[in-house]
Amino acid sequence: MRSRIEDVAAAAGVSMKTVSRVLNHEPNVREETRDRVTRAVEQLQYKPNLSARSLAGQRSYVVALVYNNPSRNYLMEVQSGMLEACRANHYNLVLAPVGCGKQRTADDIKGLFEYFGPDGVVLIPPLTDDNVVLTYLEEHEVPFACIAPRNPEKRIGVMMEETAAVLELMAGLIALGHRRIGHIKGPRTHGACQWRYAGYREALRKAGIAYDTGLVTQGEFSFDSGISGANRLLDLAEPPTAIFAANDDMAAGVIRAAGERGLVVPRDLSVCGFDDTPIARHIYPALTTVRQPTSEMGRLATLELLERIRTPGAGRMVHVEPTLLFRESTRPPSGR
Amino acid sequence: MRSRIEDVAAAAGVSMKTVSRVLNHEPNVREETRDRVTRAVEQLQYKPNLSARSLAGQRSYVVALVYNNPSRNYLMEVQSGMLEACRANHYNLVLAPVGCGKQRTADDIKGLFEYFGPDGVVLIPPLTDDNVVLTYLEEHEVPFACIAPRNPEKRIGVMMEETAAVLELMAGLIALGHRRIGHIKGPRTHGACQWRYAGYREALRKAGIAYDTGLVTQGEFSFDSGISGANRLLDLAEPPTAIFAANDDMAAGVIRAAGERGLVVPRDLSVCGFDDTPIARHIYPALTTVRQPTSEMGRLATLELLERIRTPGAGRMVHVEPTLLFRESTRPPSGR
DNA sequence: CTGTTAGCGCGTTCAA
DNA sequence: TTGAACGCGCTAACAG
Repeated sequence: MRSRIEDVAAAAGVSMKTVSRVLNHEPNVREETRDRVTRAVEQLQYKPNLSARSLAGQRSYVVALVYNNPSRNYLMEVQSGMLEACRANHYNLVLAPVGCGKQRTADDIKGLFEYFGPDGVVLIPPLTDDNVVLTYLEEHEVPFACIAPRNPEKRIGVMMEETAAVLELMAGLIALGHRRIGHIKGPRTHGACQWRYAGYREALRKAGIAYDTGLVTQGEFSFDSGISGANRLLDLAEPPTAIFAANDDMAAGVIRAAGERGLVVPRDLSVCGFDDTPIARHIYPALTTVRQPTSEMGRLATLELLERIRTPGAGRMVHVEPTLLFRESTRPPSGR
Repeated sequence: MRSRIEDVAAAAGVSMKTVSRVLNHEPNVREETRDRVTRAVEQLQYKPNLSARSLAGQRSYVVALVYNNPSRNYLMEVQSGMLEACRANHYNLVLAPVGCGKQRTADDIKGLFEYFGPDGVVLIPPLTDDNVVLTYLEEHEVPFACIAPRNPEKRIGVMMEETAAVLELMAGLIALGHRRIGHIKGPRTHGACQWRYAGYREALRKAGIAYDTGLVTQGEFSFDSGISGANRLLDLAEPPTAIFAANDDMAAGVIRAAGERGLVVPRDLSVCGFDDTPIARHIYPALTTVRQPTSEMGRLATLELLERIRTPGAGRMVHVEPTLLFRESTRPPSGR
């Protein structure tokens, strides 16, 4: 039979409450008493019962990862980072996919709280900027942390300087001699894409290259939208010599589209992506891209969330660094 | 404030116990009483408290997905299927990564039960065939379901006729005219790879092609191991005209290795993979491969597990169908 | 600094 | 077919 807190109390010669205090790192316990309890806990291999703890303590010890429709890779990475942080803090992770559309979103988020009653949630793009979700959380005063939100100054969580990263990426392209650089944007609902687009424009401005609306087209993060975006750009009278896609999947689509037109990357066209997902390395030519420490971001966001859960108002927006990876898909323009 | 079972009882004019019976679909409740309770539940928007329920009922309403080191894609798919089944049955899903090595595995699995006390677990390859885990589960009489185990007849869960699928895939290759077909095996610990290898050999036998040990090499499911495996095969005095890799990542590696040697796929070399992960479609040329309904397999395995949790001895091994996808990476041999 | 008492919300036993 | 009383294992409020 499993040992209970009562057994530990008996073994240590103290009351249940004192054991509870030690386990929860509460103050007001003499050092020596604390030691005695700790030893008893180890001797009896005592593990607290989660359900009893939640029931009595009015907390679930659950944090939820709320998501909508991110790339599976991104989700997996964030999740594994969160899992790490949760385990380290004796929290449980619940996955909370929410449906699309305002009503479905509202229903699902409501269901999440009715059923699991998480102590807090982590939001990832594109849901980080979803008003239905944000409103619910704020009204119900639920602690939450965001990854890559559109308005970082109002939130806690994690962000990366995406604009700066793109600026550097674009500077690399420009240094290679490219002046007609196309851009395939990510979904409009995805806050971070604004930062990537901003970096694109800013880089052109800095280099004194005029912004050409025709060189920018809307994508939706999928491989197929990369193909169609590339086709639109390459159909131009004066096509770009380089294309920066807002994520790797679309960049892979660009490479495919180029190939189907008989263009060889990078000889005839340079291509950049964003995220450094596995495909970036597996595709030929390997993609020049920007690595986000996605898993680490999940971990850090969770840590900030737990801070806020423990003490209201605590927690902040932490920053992580991008890594630029110049690989095979970029080269000076051929000057065809 | 949230309504409790007591409120529902009052509203319906019955005792708590009767409400409990209705909620848990227990027998011995008059139809009319049941209706009254159901209506009260809806009116009060009553949701049972998970912690209280677990505490009193001595069950966690948790199933764990126990895994070791599968490809992230595979894991994600299984997970999403399991999540679906869990939600539909008011169960909670806990992710339980376990470390490598006998000791770590044992510790982690022990920790999982001490902490979460799941009512059952689902095992995925390569952990489905891990003796440390299996022994623990059997000794502690924990219900578990397996995905693609080596000994399906002894387990409940889900499997696919992998051998048959490979047989068909190979038959396709042979029909194209290939007679020297290489194979890059998956990790030895991965039970399913035995089935794939068996299919490879059986197909050759059926076609009257002599088995050549030199044409089979060991891989480990990674892109890089696909590259090195391909290099070993292509270095042969009489290299293969087609290579069947035991998964898509390795097949992608084969395409890369071929490219680096100046071979064009499929003109100079045909390539097949297994799994139909996203890369199969995104790579050029698109991979001929076998699709596993991975997410569905996760869902079905969970359903069987829940059966067994409810009634000991229940649950069975269900079968799902593979889908063959002949795409761009296969073609008749050129006869260089 | 420590202990006592009273629930948290539900399932279960046993009697009616 | 139904209900009353007890207890799951823990934390919170208060008393010492």
